Amino acid sequence: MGSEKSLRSQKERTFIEEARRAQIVTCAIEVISEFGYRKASLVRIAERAGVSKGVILYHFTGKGEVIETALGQIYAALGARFEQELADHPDVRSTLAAYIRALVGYMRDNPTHVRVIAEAATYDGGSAEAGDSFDPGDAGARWRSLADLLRAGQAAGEFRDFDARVLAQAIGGAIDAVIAGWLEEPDTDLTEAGEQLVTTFDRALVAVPPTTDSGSTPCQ
Amino acid sequence: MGSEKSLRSQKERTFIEEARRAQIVTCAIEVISEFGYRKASLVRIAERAGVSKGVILYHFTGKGEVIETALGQIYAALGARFEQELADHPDVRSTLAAYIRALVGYMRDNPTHVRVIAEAATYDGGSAEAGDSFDPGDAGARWRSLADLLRAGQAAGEFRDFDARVLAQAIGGAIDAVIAGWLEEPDTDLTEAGEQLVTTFDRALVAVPPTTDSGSTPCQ
DNA sequence: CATACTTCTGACCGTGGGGTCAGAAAAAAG
DNA sequence: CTTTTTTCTGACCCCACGGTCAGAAGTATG
Repeated sequence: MGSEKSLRSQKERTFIEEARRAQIVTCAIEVISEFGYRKASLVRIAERAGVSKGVILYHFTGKGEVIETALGQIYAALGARFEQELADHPDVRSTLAAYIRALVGYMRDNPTHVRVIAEAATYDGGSAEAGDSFDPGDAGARWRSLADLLRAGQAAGEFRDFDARVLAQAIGGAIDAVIAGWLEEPDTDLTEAGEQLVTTFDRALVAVPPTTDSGSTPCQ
Repeated sequence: MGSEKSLRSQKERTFIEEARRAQIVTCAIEVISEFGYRKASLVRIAERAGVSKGVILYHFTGKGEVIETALGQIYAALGARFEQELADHPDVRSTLAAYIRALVGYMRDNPTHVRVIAEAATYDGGSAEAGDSFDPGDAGARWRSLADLLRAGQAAGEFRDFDARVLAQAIGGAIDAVIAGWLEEPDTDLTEAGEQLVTTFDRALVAVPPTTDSGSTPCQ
């Protein structure tokens, strides 16, 4: 009976279907990156793909799925990069540096993804009755792994005493802001800015102040 | 001739007009704070004010002016607080601490303003032909005064060498993120989180690592 | 009470959004 | 060359939005 369609949509996809989905997602990312979520309508995405609006609704259940897929793809790529670049570091300190460099590097290499990620936090999606609705946007979890990393550093005695949750937010927000600033002035050297962040938070977190003398947490 | 209306709208305003404008702006801030810009429609704002939508368009030229006014009001209040709390500090170091405390304190005292400011950066307003259009949102200038402060600290020999523009973005972004995190979990202690930021950036920026020796006022 | 002005309402308009659908066009299968 | 299935289009629906407008309601001032 009708199981064919539902089966296919869950198991095997046509070449065309897969290609179109990929194309549409890519176009969606581009359009969002260029115009922001607010003006990223289905028609816009469709016309960038050189296709009718109905095509999107044919391959996706709705706008929500498009954005979900796009975000999922981006986060997957980002996660892969993290997994690759955060391995094999002798101490937490250098792992944190690698974390910052990985995030900054990813955005440098995928500038189209920046705005998508950034606005995803804010973007509501219009929950409840009508329209969109795709993602609660668990911004609380966004820096959770970073907080865990910081706690590991504290446990290892590499980092001083602080609220890991707060500092994860701070570091994450700092990186975001620097990247956002780079988007507005693309001529600036993002890599160099990343190094500034590395130095800054290294000095800020390391247990023994980066000098020769004794430790002792200063203020507070 | 028709100069009466235009004169009055520029010079003297009725008590009622002034009151309504204030009320509408307040309601707009509340609605934006509660639902975000996306869902902050004129009807929503109007019905919160217990009034018909037309009233807003009667007292304001359009939605744009409402939001402009709201943002102006918020920035004015924020600026006033800065002017008050950033005065009379012996060194740049403590001024920076005061800066962080002022920003955090303002948001703690005016939680409704947080989201309005935060989303204002992102929010497009839908420029060009149709609809809104109110504010280019000069995010580049947002941390300019902070950058100047940092540079002053460097000139005074209090701060180490770094890119003041980048670090202003970083500090600003860090504060923003911590505040945003507090909005999501209002039970956390924002003041304490602010102190964490003060300590963090003090350690990160001060030229001589903050040890016990020598003069140099520590925190605050 | 009448007049004139301010303030407000409710119906209305145009636009643009997401989503549906019948049927054209294109591919695959026979 | 048919038949069948996949893919696509264009017209259409409904709704929310911002904005306009004629006229009601209110409020002074004669």
